[in-house]
Amino acid sequence: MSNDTEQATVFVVDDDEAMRDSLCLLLESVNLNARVFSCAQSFLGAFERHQSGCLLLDVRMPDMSGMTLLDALRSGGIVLPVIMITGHGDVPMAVRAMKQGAFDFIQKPFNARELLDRVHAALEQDRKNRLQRNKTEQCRALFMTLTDREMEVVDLVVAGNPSKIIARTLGISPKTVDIHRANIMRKLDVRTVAEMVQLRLSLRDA
Amino acid sequence: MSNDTEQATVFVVDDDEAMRDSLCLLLESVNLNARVFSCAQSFLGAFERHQSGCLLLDVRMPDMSGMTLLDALRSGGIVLPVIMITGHGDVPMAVRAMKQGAFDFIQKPFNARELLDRVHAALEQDRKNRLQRNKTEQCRALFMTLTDREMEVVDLVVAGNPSKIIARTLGISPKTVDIHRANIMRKLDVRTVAEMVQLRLSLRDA
DNA sequence: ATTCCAATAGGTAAAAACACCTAAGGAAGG
DNA sequence: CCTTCCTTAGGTGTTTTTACCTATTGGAAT
Repeated sequence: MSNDTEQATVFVVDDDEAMRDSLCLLLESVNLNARVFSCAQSFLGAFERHQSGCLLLDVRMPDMSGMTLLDALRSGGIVLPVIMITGHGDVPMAVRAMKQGAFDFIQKPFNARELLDRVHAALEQDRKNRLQRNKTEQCRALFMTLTDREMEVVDLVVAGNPSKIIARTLGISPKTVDIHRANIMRKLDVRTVAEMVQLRLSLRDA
Repeated sequence: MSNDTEQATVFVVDDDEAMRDSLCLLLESVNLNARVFSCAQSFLGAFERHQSGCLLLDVRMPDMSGMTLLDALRSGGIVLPVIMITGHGDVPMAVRAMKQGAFDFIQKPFNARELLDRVHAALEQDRKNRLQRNKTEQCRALFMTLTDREMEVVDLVVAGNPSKIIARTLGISPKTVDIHRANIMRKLDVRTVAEMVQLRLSLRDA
């Protein structure tokens, strides 16, 4: 369960110690909570998916590059906003990063104020993402309490079938369908079909 | 009303005549329908929002740049996939274009096969967008047939209110609410509340 | 002025959904 | 073996929705 009160963290992954230190100082100068890593692997080892914040990621690093780490995060379903930082302007790399869902792609040397602007924007994006995902998770938890049969009935109800048709479809008595429906309404804590449909649809495209 | 059977068009906007001709030949060599423009203004004057296809857009042009045209298209709610083409690698420009929703950002000189790959991908994206928007438009047309009062009732039903509560909310008789509901069901061509909710929600986030 | 339609409302009746009750068969686990 | 849970099903009754019918008011268009 993620915690909204915990402080957001700006993760910094860069193999250059001087850059790490300077970024850390810059971030802490505006009271941002920063954690630095010297390589992609150590970040992957320390980061847990529920942690809120954003990531400042150097593109060019030995062993695992920033692009590879970005790919790894997205493959792992981690949607943390990532600001890529690079010293060597490379358009294809920037385009690839943006297509992979990077929040921004910034060249060194960068303006401190502009970087902080982007960091704040990324943190705000993360906050919004997190709110949405919390709602989705609570919703998913509700549906987890349903049995397989009840899920079948939910989907048939949401599709707009009356109980009589649902009974025929499942080969059971209309009475039993009503029992299932009552149990579903209680478990999902809804009082009308309209609410049930909304709850189900909020999960479909999430 | 957009027409799915009409041929998709690859629009080319570039101030360099040699580039226009070469792109046009390349596109027509794979049986793509191409239309070329020498500046952003002439494209804007000729393009109509229902036309399907994609846009190959040169970044650097006199008067109105490709970036400005991209901004103008997005401001106008035109979601045609745009492939930006530039001769001078510029990371901030690429990032800005991608943030503005460009489909891709390609540097000259480009590989002909790769460009065609991207064009085909853009056309496929446009086809998907268009299918989705057609559905949305049909849906919107249905709701346009509803009166203001009926829209109020729809939203209260979708929110999960029973007729009795809706009547109290609107200060009218439960009987009248039922009349409205019946008219709504007929106009929207749905037979259950679940279908009404789905139809309404498909418009909410579109 | 007349016509058309939206909004209002009542009557009647059938269908559907929802709320309670009981209860049996089967599978899983302690 | 016993308990627990899922699934099944019937009974009874209330509430809600839906489908027909008629009918008045008021505004907008012709």
